[in-house]
Amino acid sequence: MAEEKKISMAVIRRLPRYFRYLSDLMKLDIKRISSKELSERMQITASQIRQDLNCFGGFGQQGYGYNVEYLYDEISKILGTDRRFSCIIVGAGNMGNALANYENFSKRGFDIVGIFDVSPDKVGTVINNIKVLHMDMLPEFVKTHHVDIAMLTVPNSKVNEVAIQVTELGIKGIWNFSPTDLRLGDDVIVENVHLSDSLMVLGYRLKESMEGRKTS
Amino acid sequence: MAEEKKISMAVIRRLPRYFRYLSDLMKLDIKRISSKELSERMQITASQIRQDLNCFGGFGQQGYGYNVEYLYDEISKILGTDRRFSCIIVGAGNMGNALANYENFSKRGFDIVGIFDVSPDKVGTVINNIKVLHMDMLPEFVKTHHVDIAMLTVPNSKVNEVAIQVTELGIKGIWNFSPTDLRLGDDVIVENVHLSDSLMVLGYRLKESMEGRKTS
DNA sequence: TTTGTTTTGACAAAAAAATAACAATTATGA
DNA sequence: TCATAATTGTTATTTTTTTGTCAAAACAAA
Repeated sequence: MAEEKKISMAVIRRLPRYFRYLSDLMKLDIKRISSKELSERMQITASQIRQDLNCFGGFGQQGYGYNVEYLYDEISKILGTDRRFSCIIVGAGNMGNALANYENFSKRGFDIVGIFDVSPDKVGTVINNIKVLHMDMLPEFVKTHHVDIAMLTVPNSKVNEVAIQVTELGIKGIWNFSPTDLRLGDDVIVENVHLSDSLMVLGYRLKESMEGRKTS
Repeated sequence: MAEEKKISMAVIRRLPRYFRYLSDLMKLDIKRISSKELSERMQITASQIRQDLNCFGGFGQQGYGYNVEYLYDEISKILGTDRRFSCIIVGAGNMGNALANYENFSKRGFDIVGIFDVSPDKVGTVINNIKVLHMDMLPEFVKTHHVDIAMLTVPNSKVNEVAIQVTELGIKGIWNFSPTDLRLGDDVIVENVHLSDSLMVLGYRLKESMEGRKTS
C-alpha cells in the first residue's frame, strides 16, 4: 500500500550535512535560502540539493526557494531527531570515556543510559554521572532498561564476541569503533567508525599530494 | 610524461579495508587467496576486488590467485604505511586524550609528537608521555619540529580558527573531528570524522528498520 | 606431456549517482 | 496589473561506479 521509494545511502549520508548547514543558517537568522545559494555554501551542485530533498517531498517553492526553518524541521523529522534512543557504551577506555562525555549526543536524541566494562579498575567508577557496571550485569540491565544502541569501544580482539552478545540480548543498533567489520543478522543495523581507515586515507592523500598529485 | 591514471576516492576508501583483511589472512597463516574467496569474506564482488587492485597494477596470477603477503606489501606501499607522519593533537579534551592513547596509530606510521590546548587545567599535564603545551607555543614548535598532520579535537566554535592557524604554519594534513566542514586551501588535505553525522545515520537507519523498511 | 580447471586482467554491460535542462510557478518591481 | 527575474520539481543526459563476461594464462593431475 505504502509506496516504498527506495532512497540510496548516498543521499541518506548527506542528510546530516544538510541538517548542520540549516542549523547554522538559523543561527545566522537567515529565513530563506535557494538551492543555488546553499550549493555555494556547501560546495555541491544545486541540482543535487534539489534532487536529494525531493526524495522526501517538495519542501521548496518556485521563485522563492526554501524556508530555512521549515526545511530544518522536515529534515529533523526525516532523521528522527524527534525521537530518543537509549544507548549503552561497552568499553570504558579512553574512547568510551570520550563518548560518555560528549554532550551533543543527548541534544540529538541519543541518551547514554549505561556503561559497561570488564576491568576491575573501571567497574564501579563513575563517568559523567553514570556508574560503570561489569559486563556480567548486561543481561539483567537490558531486561530492565530498553536499549536501542550499543556503542562498542572494546578492544578489537573482543568486539565480535561483544557484538554477538549484545545482539542476542535484542539490541538492534551498533555503533562500532573497532577496525573489525561485524557480520550480524539482517535485523541489526551496524554503523562503523573506522578511525584507522580514515587516518590511512589521510596518509595516502597526503602522500599523493606531496608527490604532486591531486586526490579529490 | 607520467601517465596520470586517476584513481577514484571510492577505490581509495576501500584500500584500508583490503589492508585489514589481508593482515587477518596473514595472521591465519593463509598464503594465497583468490578474488572469489576474498569476495566471500569481505562481502563484495570478486569483480570489484580485481578491478580495484588493477588500478595499481597486476598483483595476481591467473590460475593461482593472489599471494597474500605480496599483496599485503603492495597495498602497504600504496597506502604509504612505510612512511612516518608526525602528528600533533590540538585539543586535549576527552577525544584528544583518546587519540593520544591509541596505540595503533604509531604502528601504522602516525607518531604523536605534540599535544596542545589553551585551558590552564590541561596545559602542563602529561598524556601518554607527552606534555600538553599551550597553543601559544605552537608556532615555535612547528618551526623546530616537522609536523605533517594536525588532529583537531577542539570545540566546534574554535575549529575554523584553529584550522586556519595550523595551515598558516604550513601543516598540510588535517584530521577533523568537529562537525564543521573546513574550507581551506587546495594544498591542504582534510579528512573528516563526523561522529554525530555517523550517529544520526545510525538513528535514521534504525528508525527505518523499526518501521519495517530496509536501508542498505 | 596433455587435458581440464582455476583464475586473473581487461573489456563490456548494467546500474547508480550526479549533473544539466527546462517547463511551471511564484515573487518582485515598474 | 503586467512583465521580468528567480527558482523549484522533474525529466533527460552524462558521468561514475559496479557488476558481468570471457579469452588468455597458469596451475594441477593424470
